[in-house]
Amino acid sequence: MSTKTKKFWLMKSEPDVFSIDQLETDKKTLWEGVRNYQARNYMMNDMNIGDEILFYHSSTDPSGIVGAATVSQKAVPDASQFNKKSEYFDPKATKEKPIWYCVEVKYKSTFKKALTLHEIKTIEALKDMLVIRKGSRLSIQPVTDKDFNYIVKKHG
DNA sequence: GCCAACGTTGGC
DNA sequence: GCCAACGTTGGC
Repeated sequence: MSTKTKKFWLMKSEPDVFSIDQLETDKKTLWEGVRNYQARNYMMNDMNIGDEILFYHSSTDPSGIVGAATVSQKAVPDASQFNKKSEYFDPKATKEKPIWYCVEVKYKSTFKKALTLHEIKTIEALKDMLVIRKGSRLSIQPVTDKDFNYIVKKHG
């Protein structure tokens, strides 16, 4: 017996590598290339089909939340870890014992106007968001339902 | 391009 | 198991 509680996430991507526009074109993508254990564990253990995602553009000007997506498939082994030609290749991983996992992400919407990091920092209701914490480098972060709904209502 | 804040690695 | 050295992220 399982009780399904929808969860909310923020996922970072550098638009030069993979943008919200690319996701809109592709409709779905496997979130390959995560090589951080905490982010992996969120995908592997906590993310379920139907969970809601804020899509964040990092290392760009301006950085910020640019759209929404959903989890469309639970975590599977990240194929890029086995691919010698990939920049994400991990020589320690084997098909019998994969190290890295990725969920499938499905496009939902692009915000008419991005919610920039700078703006988030000025909004009192969003003061506890992890993304505005100094030194917060985690590329997949949990978001509260309160913060998610606030953002989608205002910008989604 | 700089660099603070992290995460990971490896010697001991 | 500690921790210094190194590598990476990502805002600025």
